[in-house]
Amino acid sequence: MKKSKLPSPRVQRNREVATQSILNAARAIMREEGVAALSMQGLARRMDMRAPSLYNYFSSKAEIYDTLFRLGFTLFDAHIRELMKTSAGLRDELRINIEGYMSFALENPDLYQLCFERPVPGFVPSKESLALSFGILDQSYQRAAQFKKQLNTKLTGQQIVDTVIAIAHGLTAMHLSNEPHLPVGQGRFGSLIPVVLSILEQAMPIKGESK
Amino acid sequence: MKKSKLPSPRVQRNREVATQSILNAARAIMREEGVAALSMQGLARRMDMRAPSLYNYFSSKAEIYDTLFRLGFTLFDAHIRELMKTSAGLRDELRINIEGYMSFALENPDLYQLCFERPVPGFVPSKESLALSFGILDQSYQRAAQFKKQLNTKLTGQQIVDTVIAIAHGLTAMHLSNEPHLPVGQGRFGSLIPVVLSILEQAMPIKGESK
DNA sequence: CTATATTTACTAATATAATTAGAAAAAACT
DNA sequence: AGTTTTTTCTAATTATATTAGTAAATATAG
Repeated sequence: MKKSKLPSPRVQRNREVATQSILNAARAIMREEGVAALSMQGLARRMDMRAPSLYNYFSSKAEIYDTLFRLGFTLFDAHIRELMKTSAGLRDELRINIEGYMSFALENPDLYQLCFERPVPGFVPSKESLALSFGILDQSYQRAAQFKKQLNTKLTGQQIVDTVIAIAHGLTAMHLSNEPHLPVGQGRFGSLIPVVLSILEQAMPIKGESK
Repeated sequence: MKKSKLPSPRVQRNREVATQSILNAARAIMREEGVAALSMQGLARRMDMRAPSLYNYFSSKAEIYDTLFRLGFTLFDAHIRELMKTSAGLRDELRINIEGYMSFALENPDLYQLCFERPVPGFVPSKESLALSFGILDQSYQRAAQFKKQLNTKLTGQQIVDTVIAIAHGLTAMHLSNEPHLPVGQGRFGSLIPVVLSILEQAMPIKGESK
């Protein structure tokens, strides 16, 4: 048996700094050359290291992706929560969900693709990472239950959320693959957000508002 | 200079047969192990060949993907056209476009991903292949011009088509990543097709029909 | 049906990638 | 300053796409 002491604070801090630095470099590569273009060699090159040294911080390339997957969902959650603070009612909340989905994708294209598309061949998120992502998405369903009570519709809460997710995802995917340089609200698909919002509001009017 | 005669019909036919056989094997691999899991070695193994022999038929792996990209759009076009034959009016046409998009994805998951998602790292379709795909998609816009005249809406023809495309894509993407085993019309997202159709019809009623 | 030309498939080799093992260097601690 | 721990390195393994050049197979001409 080896003696296994826990690492000193100083060592821990150094590790933490190095680890973050590697993740940032990985994200930069993913943004510049595509999510799947990340290579241990290229990453090491950018860090002024040799590839095997990276294995001191991550046990594999998949673990780097997995860590960024978790970061993506954490940041997505924070992004939506932040925007929600400005909400003035149900109507706003719907808009924020769709715009927030797209703006997150535009601001973090690397994490967006990793979390919401399947850009990396062999990569499957770990059990724990998937649990985290489901937990975050589940919150939307929680909210939808209340949501629904104030709307005039036959749809269930889950149907409403799923429809909104599908629309937000569809608009975002098309926007990203056609006009990724344009901000939310602009371009062929970006400008459709108000359109789909008005369509949704017409189909599910808020109780007690004028038709 | 080498003498360059054109190949005899017999040679041409043999080449054609072998080429098709390679493409079918490639599609089988893509379906079984993922679009990006295609490797020249694996493909050769399935063909009982060595990898370099494949280069007699395709100049690179990218050319195999590119050929299948064109095949995908050609089959997609045929798929929609076939379904359209059964159309009984505008309302049906809308349904067929969305259901057809999803059923094509379910019946040809390999080609769907290759054509409508970005599952292969370095792969970018060639100029000609992109031209083909745009040509096919443009037909939708052509049709939408007439489409629009019969609808009671302020939206432009392009806005209508883009909205429908985004919704079809969103529902399909979510369906494929959640319940790819269920047929069109079933599952959390598959069953939302009637829902979005009724929402769209409510927002863009057909002129002269009862509200 | 056989000799020749052509086409196809092969082996060998190059280059790049992820990953592991084990030694050397650097840093931290006493 | 000497010892231990941590980090980084070089070297090696396996798998990949692709190229060059040769052998095998096939098609055609007489």
